[in-house]
Amino acid sequence: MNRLMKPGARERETLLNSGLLAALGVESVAAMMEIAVIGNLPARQILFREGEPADLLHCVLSGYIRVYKLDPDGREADVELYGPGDLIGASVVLDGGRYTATAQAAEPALIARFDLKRVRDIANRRPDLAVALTNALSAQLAKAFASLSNDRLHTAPQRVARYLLAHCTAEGKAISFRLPYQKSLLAGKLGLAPEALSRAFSMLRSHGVNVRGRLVHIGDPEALRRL
Amino acid sequence: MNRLMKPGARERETLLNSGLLAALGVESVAAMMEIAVIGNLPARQILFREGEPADLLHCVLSGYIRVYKLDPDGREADVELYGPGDLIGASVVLDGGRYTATAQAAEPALIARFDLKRVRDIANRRPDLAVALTNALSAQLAKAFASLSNDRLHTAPQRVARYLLAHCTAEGKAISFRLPYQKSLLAGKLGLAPEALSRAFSMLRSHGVNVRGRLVHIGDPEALRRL
DNA sequence: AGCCTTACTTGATTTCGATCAATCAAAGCA
DNA sequence: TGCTTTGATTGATCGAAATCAAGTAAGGCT
Repeated sequence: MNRLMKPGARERETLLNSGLLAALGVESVAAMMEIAVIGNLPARQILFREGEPADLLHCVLSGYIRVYKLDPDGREADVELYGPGDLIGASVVLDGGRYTATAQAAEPALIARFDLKRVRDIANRRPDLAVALTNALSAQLAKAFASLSNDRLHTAPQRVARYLLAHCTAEGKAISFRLPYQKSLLAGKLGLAPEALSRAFSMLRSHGVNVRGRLVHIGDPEALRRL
Repeated sequence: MNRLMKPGARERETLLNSGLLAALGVESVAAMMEIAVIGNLPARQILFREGEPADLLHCVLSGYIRVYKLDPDGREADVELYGPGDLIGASVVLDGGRYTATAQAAEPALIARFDLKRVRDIANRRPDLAVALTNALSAQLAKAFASLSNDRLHTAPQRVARYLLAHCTAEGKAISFRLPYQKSLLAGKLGLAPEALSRAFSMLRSHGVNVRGRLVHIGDPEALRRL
């Protein structure tokens, strides 16, 4: 449906805790709240496309947003996956340029949008916003570097193991947890075909990992850490 | 030898044209020049290591700096390669955290270093610096996304072809140009083993590409564009 | 509940690129 | 200049994952 609206109490709350706004002073928060527009997106809705002039900055309030690039013959490569509280780094274009990737709601999602020209005006007056953007982007650059090196250095089961270890409170004990999104999304995030993820999970069974649906049980985290 | 010094006339000139300082107002430029320290690095010198507390921001004045990540058993994966005028995005850590990758001079290089705490202080007072950092990082994030999708969607010869096309003024005519660094570096940048790069070049011979040393001749750019 | 769509798994095949090994070329250096 | 070191090529083998092709499970909807 994608209706547009001013942020209500619930959305303001989520935004305040988001990576971007959490570190801002009250006045900058107010300025950003002023220009925020909330959008309710159905699954598969496109937020912006690679090559379009960039006009809006986006933050995720709920759901997951997939960012990908296309090749000439239409194949897609996921480059980042954003969840609740995340600033969509690919939408930070303050210099009047274009989006360099496409963003799509991977499931029904709530997002906040900010007019980029106005964001730039605020950033030019209020350094705390510009610094917050810098910090968010430098963290995302680090994540992108980690993905790149992960792809190049590790096999599919190793990448899956690392993902599982990173997404459960790293204790020495056995633990269960729930995947936050469907496996095909996870596969894309890890740079794998869904089949490869499936095979990685079944290979990890012999290392104490059991999966049923989105539920994952890790019998021996240490075993995973050793590969 | 790595001697430290204040920037002289030549270094100031290069810095002024660098991506980071070019867009700043005169006062911010002055503030940054004030804290700049020039370093002359021999090949293979490490600028900073993954995991160390981040204390300095780096810009390249001449030469190339390779940024990579290590895996447990010491294998390296290049995640970015910076040349003259580039801000080393991996060194932008304003929040007091640690470096997330290692930077090494790929050849003798001249760099400018800036104390990160002071950079943060300046950025907190002068929005133009913070915005310039944001712009630099968002461009680098776009590059990282491009590398990721390139790795995932294209074969070695395709990646090499795209590199060649991007690094020569995209005309329809035949053209010659010189690789800016050695092939093993290019291989790393493209996520390839040196052998794979070599094989890609010899495969591209049948598509009008001739290589001798660092000299590359492209007979038919259109043929490359078609894969 | 049942149906229908979408997600996931499993198997067989093939392709790509890493790796190992051996030359070959080139570039500093005495 | 020749010598030594480093970088580049070529060949042969191997392994990992993409792709193609069924088939199975799960989830949404009326």
